[in-house]
Amino acid sequence: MTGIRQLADHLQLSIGTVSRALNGKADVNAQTRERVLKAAMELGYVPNQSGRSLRKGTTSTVGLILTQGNSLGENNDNFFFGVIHGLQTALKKHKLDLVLLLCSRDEDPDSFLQRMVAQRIVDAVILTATRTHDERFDILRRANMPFVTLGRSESLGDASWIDLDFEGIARSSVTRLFGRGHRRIAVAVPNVDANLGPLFLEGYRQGLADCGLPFDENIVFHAETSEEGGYDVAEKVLATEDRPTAILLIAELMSVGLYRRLGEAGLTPGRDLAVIAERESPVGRFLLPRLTCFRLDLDALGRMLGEMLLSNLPTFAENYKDVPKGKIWPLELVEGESDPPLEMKETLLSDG
Amino acid sequence: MTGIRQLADHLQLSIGTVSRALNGKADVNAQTRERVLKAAMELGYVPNQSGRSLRKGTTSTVGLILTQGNSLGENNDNFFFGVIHGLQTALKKHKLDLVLLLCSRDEDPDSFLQRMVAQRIVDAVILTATRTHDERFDILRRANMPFVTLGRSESLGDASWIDLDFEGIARSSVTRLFGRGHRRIAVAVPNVDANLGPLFLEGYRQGLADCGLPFDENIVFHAETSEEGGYDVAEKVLATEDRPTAILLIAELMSVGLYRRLGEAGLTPGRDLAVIAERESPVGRFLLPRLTCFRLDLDALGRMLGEMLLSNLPTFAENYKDVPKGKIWPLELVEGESDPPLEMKETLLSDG
DNA sequence: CTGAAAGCGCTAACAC
DNA sequence: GTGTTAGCGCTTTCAG
Repeated sequence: MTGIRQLADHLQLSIGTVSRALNGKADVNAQTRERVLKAAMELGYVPNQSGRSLRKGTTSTVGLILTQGNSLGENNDNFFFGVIHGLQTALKKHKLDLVLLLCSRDEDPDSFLQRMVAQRIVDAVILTATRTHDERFDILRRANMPFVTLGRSESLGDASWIDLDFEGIARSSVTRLFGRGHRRIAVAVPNVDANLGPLFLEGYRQGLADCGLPFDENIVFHAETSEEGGYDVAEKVLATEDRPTAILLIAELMSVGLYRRLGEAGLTPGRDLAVIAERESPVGRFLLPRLTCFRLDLDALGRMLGEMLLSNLPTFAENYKDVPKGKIWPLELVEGESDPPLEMKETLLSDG
Repeated sequence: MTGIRQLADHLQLSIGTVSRALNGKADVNAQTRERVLKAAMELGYVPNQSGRSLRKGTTSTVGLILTQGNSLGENNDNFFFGVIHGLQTALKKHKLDLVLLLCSRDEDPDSFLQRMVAQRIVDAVILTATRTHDERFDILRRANMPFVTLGRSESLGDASWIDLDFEGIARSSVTRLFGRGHRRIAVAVPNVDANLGPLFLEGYRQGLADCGLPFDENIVFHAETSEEGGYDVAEKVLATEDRPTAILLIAELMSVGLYRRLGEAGLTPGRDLAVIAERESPVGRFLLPRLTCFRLDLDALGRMLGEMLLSNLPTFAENYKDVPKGKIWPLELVEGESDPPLEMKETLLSDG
């Protein structure tokens, strides 16, 4: 356990000088600094984080709050791994570390957050899985803890946020499907209070309006955003009186279950039911037919999220003046094989 | 910022008494304790972690080291989310917190770990994605940091570990497929230095030996443990001279790509190529045909991992004397639809 | 440019 | 049963 004391003794210097040398203060002899740095390296000295935090009043770590079993489904965690990389890139510039704080299923997200911020184990946090009404914003404000969120919420206040363009993709998906001949387009949204549900639905309605199509509650399906949820949705689609010819899925994982259920019914995804899903993922890319979906640059998103956070930290705000307060993150359509034009079908219909 | 000082002032008590009350020490008046606890609750007091750590020399947090882009593939992170829940259950009993430390792609895992342990931000760590030869064990031993690993390694020494029974599942899979009429069984293993590769292969060889089947290097495929890797494997299978009738996959994600490639070739997974994959997952459950795979209790595994760690911490070792030093975690076959008996095929062949 | 000393918030040893 | 005090490792005044 090499502490600064041992290092100082070994160098025959005072701990003050050693500390200043290590922290790159100007008022230290260049030669002395060199000696200190060399010895620190050799002895493998790294400052004790507790001592440092206590003295400085900051921990130099940022917490990403992940909520297990959240509205986004259990499995698309890999979404975060992309974002995290960008986050770390942004934070690294200021030697800030990132830790993930995982709120387990059987713990209340609000009290979990309360505990984490009270402990002052991090200087700032990034919130995910925002609910439409979310108490956590107040908790953080009360604790005076800087934060940004991935996801909008009605409780946002003046907090910084990034969110995917759920309205945009829903709206443009409807238009695209309309252009491909579809007149009856269903949608699948989460069955829980996640803020993205209403947004997606809103875009869907706008898309319908754009195309002069009627809104029909009977083809708005609420389900889990998982494979199983997709299976359930397909089940409902099959049972629908005037069966839709296309469907928008809020999560790509749903397509797996949907494909299976269609297959069980002897139907072919794409041909018998066109599918567009929210996010590009390896699974979607290797489904047959390949999923038409939306791509986004997770790394860039993470970087911007990091920069937003930095712009909220007094120490760094100066360098991040031009970072926006909120951002709707764009997604780009990736053409797959799951939403071919309806032409053939129409021909068949007009024949009958 | 309510500190113990403010709390003490507010209560007209010394900080010593307040501290003892809060920490459940015996020598404090029951009535006083009640007052303290009540006031702490009201003022939302939570001890500052830095102050506490500095004084006690321990942080009461455990770090789970996750390596991004590791040998397990990018996407099956949800594996960890199951394990983490169990881990937290075990650690919670002793009020230990868990933080996830994510080593990003562009950072060296060894130096990342070095930094994390030197900072003393955690009291102990859990290592994952163990390599066959892994420097990190020595780093931890040098730093005198207790640890357990999820995954075996040649560098283990006397460290505690849990690992899935890769030999076992490979071996029994071969036997099962043999029983179902298969005589030419391929295997797909990782193309990187992950310790599970050789283990899986070893079980595969044992299984072949059990059945009196020859080992043929031409049907041992090395690939990424991802959807894409599965696609590549299928490609190679199709190009194989004496085409295998069955295949073992080290990761269930591979099946997605494999299914697709077979589909592209007009072949049906299961019927034209039987598939058994390592781990049960939602994706596999909703593939068509449903994947035959192996199930394990992630939560229980996490709990045991936590208990193993506790048995390595001086403070808690006493309570965990009967926890084993190492454990090969059993998996249970989950019958799917992807490895039906070969009978029909055989009939067809004998007809031709 | 360097050393001495204060003090961040907390717990534990000791005194009463 | 409670108050007082030392000190965990570190950074940052303040002298010199």
